[in-house]
Amino acid sequence: MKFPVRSLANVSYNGSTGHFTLKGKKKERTLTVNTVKTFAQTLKMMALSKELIQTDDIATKREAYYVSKNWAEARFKEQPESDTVMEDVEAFFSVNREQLGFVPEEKGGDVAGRLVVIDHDRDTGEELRIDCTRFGSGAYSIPISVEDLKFETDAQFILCIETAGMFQRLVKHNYWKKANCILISLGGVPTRACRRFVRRLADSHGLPVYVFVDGDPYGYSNIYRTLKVGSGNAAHLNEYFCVPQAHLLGITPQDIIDYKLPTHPLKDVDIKRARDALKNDPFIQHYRSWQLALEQMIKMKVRAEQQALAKHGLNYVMDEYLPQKLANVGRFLP
DNA sequence: TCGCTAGCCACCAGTGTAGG
DNA sequence: CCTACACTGGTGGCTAGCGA
Repeated sequence: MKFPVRSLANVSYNGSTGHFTLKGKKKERTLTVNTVKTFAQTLKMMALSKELIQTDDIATKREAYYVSKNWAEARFKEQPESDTVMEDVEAFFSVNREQLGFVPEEKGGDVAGRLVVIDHDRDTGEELRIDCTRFGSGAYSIPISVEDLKFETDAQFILCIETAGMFQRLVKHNYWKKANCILISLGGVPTRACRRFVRRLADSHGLPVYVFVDGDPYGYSNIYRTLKVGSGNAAHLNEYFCVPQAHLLGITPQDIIDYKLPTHPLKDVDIKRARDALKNDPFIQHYRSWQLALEQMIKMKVRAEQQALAKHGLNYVMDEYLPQKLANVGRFLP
């Protein structure tokens, strides 16, 4: 069995399509004394997938792991083991995990704002219109599979927010009403469903996507990068799970200076992450402005969280920061 | 000897629970 | 009531040891 190698080293960034693509390196899983267990697990995982599809059922990653407990010697010890095998199967067939009948447990991705999501009732097929302006202080939760959803909106743009805290703040004060936008909470690294949701929504109405993350290397090179161009690890399906039209609103290293934000010193791991991104990340290497931003951050030796804007008052972010930034969309980092 | 892989580790964001 | 931990999702890197 041959699988595409899924790592940053085996992807290239294509400026015109806007996402990572595989370079074609393969790894091989053969049947030998040492690999017999993994080999068997891979086959069993495929069999489980087949069964799920035939019975139109699904299993969470955790459930699939427990199913393996019946596989005698081929059982998995820890869930991460079954996860990696599952991803191998996924890459092998060049389909996404959900199509194989494997789903993540509900997690991440809240939506609020001027948007109507059109879903269907599973039993009756009846059309369900979900109005994201009518959740009060709550929000609509992005489902596991977003492929069949349709959208109606007159919003001007989509604003993706890294932390739930900042999202809550903007929702509570109805920021989406003031700015006529759709707010989406990423909750750390965005899940695949979340990325796909943003992508389909943006494509269907030609909306620009702005991303608001913490001002640290992790926020840039993991969270933002993963949303925009996909990841090395899921390189076989980045074409669908990415948002090429995304741009970084903040917090940029320059913002820390311009807005006199309180900062924390960069930890060693932050510096390491930044240097690593400069050295190995094809996306960063493609954009000079990103390299400059990361180098500037390393030089400044500080990082700033989204919450740092609270220094100027709790509502400063809504009244000053976001309007000022949105007035200069052209200056956003790519 | 070299290169690859499996298995382990690190990191982050968020949530829920157990215990002091 | 707060802290610590375990678990979910995600990302990467390191390295011993095996096969070619």
